[in-house]
Amino acid sequence: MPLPSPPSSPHLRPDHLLTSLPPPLLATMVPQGGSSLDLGLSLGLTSQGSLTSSTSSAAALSPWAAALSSVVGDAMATRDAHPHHHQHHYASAAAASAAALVDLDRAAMRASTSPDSAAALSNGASGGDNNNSNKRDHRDLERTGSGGVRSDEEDGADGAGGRKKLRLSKDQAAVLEECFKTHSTLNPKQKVALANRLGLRPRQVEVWFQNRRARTKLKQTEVDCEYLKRWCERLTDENKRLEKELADLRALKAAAPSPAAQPASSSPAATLTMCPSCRRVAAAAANHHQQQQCHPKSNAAAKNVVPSHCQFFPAAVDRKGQSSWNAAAAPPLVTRELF
DNA sequence: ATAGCCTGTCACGTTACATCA
DNA sequence: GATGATGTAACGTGACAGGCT
Repeated sequence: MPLPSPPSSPHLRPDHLLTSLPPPLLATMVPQGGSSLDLGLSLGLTSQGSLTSSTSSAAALSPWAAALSSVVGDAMATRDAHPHHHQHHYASAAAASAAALVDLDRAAMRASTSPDSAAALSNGASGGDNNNSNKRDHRDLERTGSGGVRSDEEDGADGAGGRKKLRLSKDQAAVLEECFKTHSTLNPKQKVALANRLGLRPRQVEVWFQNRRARTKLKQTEVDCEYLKRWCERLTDENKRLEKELADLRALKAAAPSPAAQPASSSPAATLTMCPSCRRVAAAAANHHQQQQCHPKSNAAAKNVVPSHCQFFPAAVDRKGQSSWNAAAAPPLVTRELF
């Protein structure tokens, strides 16, 4: 029996790990109705791609909209259903609601106090008539943090040397978390609006989301590795059991007289039966009884119980539409809903 | 139509700082 | 108070996609 290859390295990239999983296992690891992040991770798709957009429902949108409504209003929320990678489409898509867009930009600009914010705003929302060198300058400014980390520090940190580390307040972290639950990525407008609401620079919000995604991915990798580890252990145990079963059968066959000496019907080998669904071989004279032992039917209580030896083949179980691997025989070893 | 450049954003790895035991 | 572990904000880098010329 081939065993699944465990992760070869603790640094295995999660997307590789997940895409290498058997689909049934993958399915069990992805909670129904999971967040867009979960989908993005488990399907090996980029979390900022169209998937997120396509899976964004109005229900999923509302928390995000609520989180930002204090700054930008409802017009914002409508467009926030789309991830940032389609930011360039917003200008055209939102052309009809240009007034709302202007309102948003004005709102963001009003609250914007740092040059970075202004740069981000102009870069994100303007019609692209900016000077390229200016764009680059703003980008460099934001990247290097020369106008950033220390620019908004009022604690008297000197400008030379080490970076001053900001500690987000609980409220700030809570809002960021709330937004992250809805969308793990931000488009420029969302970023600016959120930054304004929290009194942070857009770059800080951007960094927070990047780090948050990284933490999520790391955590998920740990969960996945643990899951696979236990799965592998189970398969190893099952393999041992099957090997023992095979040895028993061989011993049984060796102990039997030659077929020429006895009729085939009375040969011990002829009494061997195989469970049709799980293909488990059993030396039993009454195969009906054996089969019922394997898969008790007409037992309402046990209708959804998966035989223990079938736990490792969730695909076969799922196809029957009866019991899921998660729900019945093998509850999730490690939940993916850690946060 | 196509190539090259620019820009924005991402993931990933790393660093530096704050906090805590 | 010093110290190591841990968490995380911030940074550097390369890759990618989309727009523009």
